[in-house]
Amino acid sequence: MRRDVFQAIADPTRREIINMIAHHPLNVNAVAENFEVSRTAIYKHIKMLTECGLVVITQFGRERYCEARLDRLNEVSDWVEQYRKIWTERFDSLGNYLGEGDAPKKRPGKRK
Amino acid sequence: MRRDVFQAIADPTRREIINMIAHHPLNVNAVAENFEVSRTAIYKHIKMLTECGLVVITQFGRERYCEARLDRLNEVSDWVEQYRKIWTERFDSLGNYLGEGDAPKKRPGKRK
DNA sequence: TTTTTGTGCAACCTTTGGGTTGCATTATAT
DNA sequence: ATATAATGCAACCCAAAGGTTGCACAAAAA
Repeated sequence: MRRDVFQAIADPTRREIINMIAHHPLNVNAVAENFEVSRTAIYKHIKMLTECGLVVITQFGRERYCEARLDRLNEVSDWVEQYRKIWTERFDSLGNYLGEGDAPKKRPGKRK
Repeated sequence: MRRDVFQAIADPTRREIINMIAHHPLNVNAVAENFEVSRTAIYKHIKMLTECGLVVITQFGRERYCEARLDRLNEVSDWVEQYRKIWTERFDSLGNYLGEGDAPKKRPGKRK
């Protein structure tokens, strides 16, 4: 299955996991302890995060430490930033855009 | 149902819709024509985008124009940017972090 | 008026997502 | 050696996601 960073951060639990290990790695159980749901549920989230490169797991003894690869968020950052200029410099509103040519016969419309 | 911007941009089709109307509004059918899937499928995506404020629909006659509210992406931008400092200034790798205290008895581990 | 266009939406289907319990395996502790 | 801790993972479950067809209805065109 193709895992995607955008999809990975779509889930609030996964965003919280990322936040939790953003500053320092934690082993799987330590992460799971901070949630209400089962360890397995958290394990699956972590696994998905590793599948899209947002988390890297390193084993020490019987423990697995989860480290956040925050630089992978660049993909999201880049996508959003490409629109920043548009949304900050936008002078042409919809009315503005459609205003020229066919003057919109603005009609109430029955639907609420 | 509570719609969330992160979830909204998780789907590649919805990201493409946003991109398509980022510069100028398009009516629903015009958007749908650019995809393989049915108009209804696109309609549902657009509806979801409106539910989380990323798109605003204005009716002119029988047409509905979809306008992107890119500023709503701020929520995503803010979330990602809070980590930028960490990922750019990160000097402490996992080994670095765990290195002090218990020197990890790095062990091969049978699993591949 | 009649026809066509643009759209909303119900009903339905299949896949995926997020969660659970239970068990196997390896490492550490007794 | 035996018990316990940390973890991977299969097998299920149910709700949500994403898609389809079909129909209704208002607006614009003929």
